[in-house]
Amino acid sequence: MNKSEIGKAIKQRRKFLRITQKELSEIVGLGLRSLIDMESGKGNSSIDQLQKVISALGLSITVKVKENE
Amino acid sequence: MNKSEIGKAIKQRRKFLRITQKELSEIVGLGLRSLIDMESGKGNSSIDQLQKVISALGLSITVKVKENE
DNA sequence: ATGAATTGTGCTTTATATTGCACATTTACT
DNA sequence: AGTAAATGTGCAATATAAAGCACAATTCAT
Repeated sequence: MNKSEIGKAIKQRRKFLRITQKELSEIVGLGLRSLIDMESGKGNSSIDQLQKVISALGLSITVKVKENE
Repeated sequence: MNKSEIGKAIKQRRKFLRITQKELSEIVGLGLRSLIDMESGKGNSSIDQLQKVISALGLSITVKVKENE
């Protein structure tokens, strides 16, 4: 998954949980602006930021050896 | 996986491929210092940095709904 | 259709990552 | 053990992300 796809996964999950960006940004303690950029794949957020959002949404991040496609 | 575990995965993979940190940093176009911090889980690198390293090592990053543990 | 909430953008300031350097420590080879 | 390569750390300069603001655009309910 690339940055943009990660953003989409976050957005999708957030919507599934029926949380607004503003709510999530407050829960996570992250600027609304940064969250918007993260979801749209525009910014270049830090791992810490990403982790906060991901864990708040009940998601997890995994690094593994790439499968052959 | 948290930041530190991701770093370990990177380090493990790099060693498996018998590449030095310096070599990898040059391949990826990333400062040696940053790579060291990334592997040891000390820094707080950006997604772009992380992605570069990960893809150079034939790894991939995935975000998915967290399993029940 | 319209009004309100939500999402998104340009700009600026502030906070923080990135980098290189010089040196310390650890690892690996003979 | 001795030496060279590899890995790691403190510090300073530079590059870039984070945040808030004001406003625009879109989405959503009534």
